[in-house]
Amino acid sequence: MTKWANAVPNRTTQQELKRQAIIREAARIFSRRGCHGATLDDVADRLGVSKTALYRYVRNKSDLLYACHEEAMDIADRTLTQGEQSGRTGLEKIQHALGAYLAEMIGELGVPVLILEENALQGDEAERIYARRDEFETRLRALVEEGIADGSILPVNPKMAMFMLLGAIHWVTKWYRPDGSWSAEDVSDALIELATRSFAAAPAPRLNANIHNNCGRADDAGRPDRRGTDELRTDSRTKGIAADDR
Amino acid sequence: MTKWANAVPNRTTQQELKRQAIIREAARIFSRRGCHGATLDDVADRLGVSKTALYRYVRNKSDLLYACHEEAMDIADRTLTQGEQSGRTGLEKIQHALGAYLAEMIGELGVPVLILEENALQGDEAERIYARRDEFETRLRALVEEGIADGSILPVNPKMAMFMLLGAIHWVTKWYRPDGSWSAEDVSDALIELATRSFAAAPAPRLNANIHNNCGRADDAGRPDRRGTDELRTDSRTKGIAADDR
DNA sequence: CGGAAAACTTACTGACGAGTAACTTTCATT
DNA sequence: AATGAAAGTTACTCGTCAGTAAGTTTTCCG
Repeated sequence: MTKWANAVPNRTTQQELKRQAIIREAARIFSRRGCHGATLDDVADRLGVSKTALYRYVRNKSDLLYACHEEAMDIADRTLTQGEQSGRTGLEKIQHALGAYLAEMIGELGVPVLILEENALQGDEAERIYARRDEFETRLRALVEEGIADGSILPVNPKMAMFMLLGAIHWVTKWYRPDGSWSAEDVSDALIELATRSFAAAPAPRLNANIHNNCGRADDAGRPDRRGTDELRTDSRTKGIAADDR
Repeated sequence: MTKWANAVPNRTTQQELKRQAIIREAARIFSRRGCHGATLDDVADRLGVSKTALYRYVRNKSDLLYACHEEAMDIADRTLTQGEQSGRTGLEKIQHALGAYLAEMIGELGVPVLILEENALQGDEAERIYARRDEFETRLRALVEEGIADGSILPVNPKMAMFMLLGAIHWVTKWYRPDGSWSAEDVSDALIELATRSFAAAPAPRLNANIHNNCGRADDAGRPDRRGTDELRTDSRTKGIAADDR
């Protein structure tokens, strides 16, 4: 029965893989061009198929958008749980959770989330996503409060602190490009260390992440070319490392 | 000649006022719904006129989008210059500049900027805006470097620090609503104090902004209603103060 | 093989929204 | 009051893109 020693996935897993690929690609495009600015033809082109092919894996555009959000929330919930369990203080838990969240979001297989355009999701789907997001934010705020209680975090307005962190993190999708010289982990480490220092009760006297140290600060003035159809801001031009081919 | 003792503005200034109103309203809607998700009918409705009326003041939709960006960059440049002149250390300059920028952006007459959807602007207009933004970011990075040099800011990757700040700031337009219990200045002060503490060489042992202190932390769990057509996340429901009427 | 389901394609339709044409109302000035 | 420009309206056109219909190729399995 099992041909090729199961090296080739069977049909149903292939279907699932294809659906995943659609979701990832769609998430990227939605988040760059905006949900309304992105067409299903764009997504299909990137995947090398025709638009109608997508409809075998996805009911319609809003179903796809919803799937992107669900996927992103899955990542958010999972990494948050990891953080809650691995850290010891509230501060550490936040750092672990959001570090993993960011790294995964911008990493190879991530679902670079979804700038929330109002009214892009509608009806029940919107309700479900908003409910999940609210729960996520509540848990995150609880970690801030835990940190304040255990003394690792300064007395701070938890909502404000949370919004600051989420802003800093989600903004990354606006400027980060994976083919730059910074890896997803580099960026994640540096950004989380920096952002959480803002409310650390005992802020470290120096920053340890690679990006804050071993990167020259001299030639940071260069700016990437934005003319390409899919260019997004990155350090590629500045560092002269990344290929300019996509 | 001058009737009504110039209490009523003449025609050309009225034109200019109307154009400004269009730009402000459009910026708000663009930034909420996304440029492609917003229709000119939406903008016109909010202003109580028909879509075609807008065309007397604006060449077309991309012209309007461009005007929004120019307006926002005007604010950014102006507040940055103020900051450069008023602060003493690099850190202070950044705090003054970005504090004023944020307060003005989300304040009554602000142009709540413009989530950059890729390819929303095109051609020369895109080039001009990108050039201005690049220059702004370069100046901001220079302030970070100045702060490192004068000892007010920790050695940090300036680009990373800048992106973190801009993310935290621009994200505000995603959750802030002016009719909540937090004023634009409250939010601005609290967020800037918090965010810049992340790289302060001598971070304060406590946060002084109102929001971090006099706001109870007990009932922060409530979430606003998102069903209304124009609802955006805010603390209105949580604090039970703001009107829910728009 | 053969045949049937799965996977995709090309060619369409229908809605929505930007922009225009042509007409009406408002208002300042003689 | 008369008139002409400014300000706005209603009713349209036309392109783009989501979604569908119908047909073609690929793949699995007896």
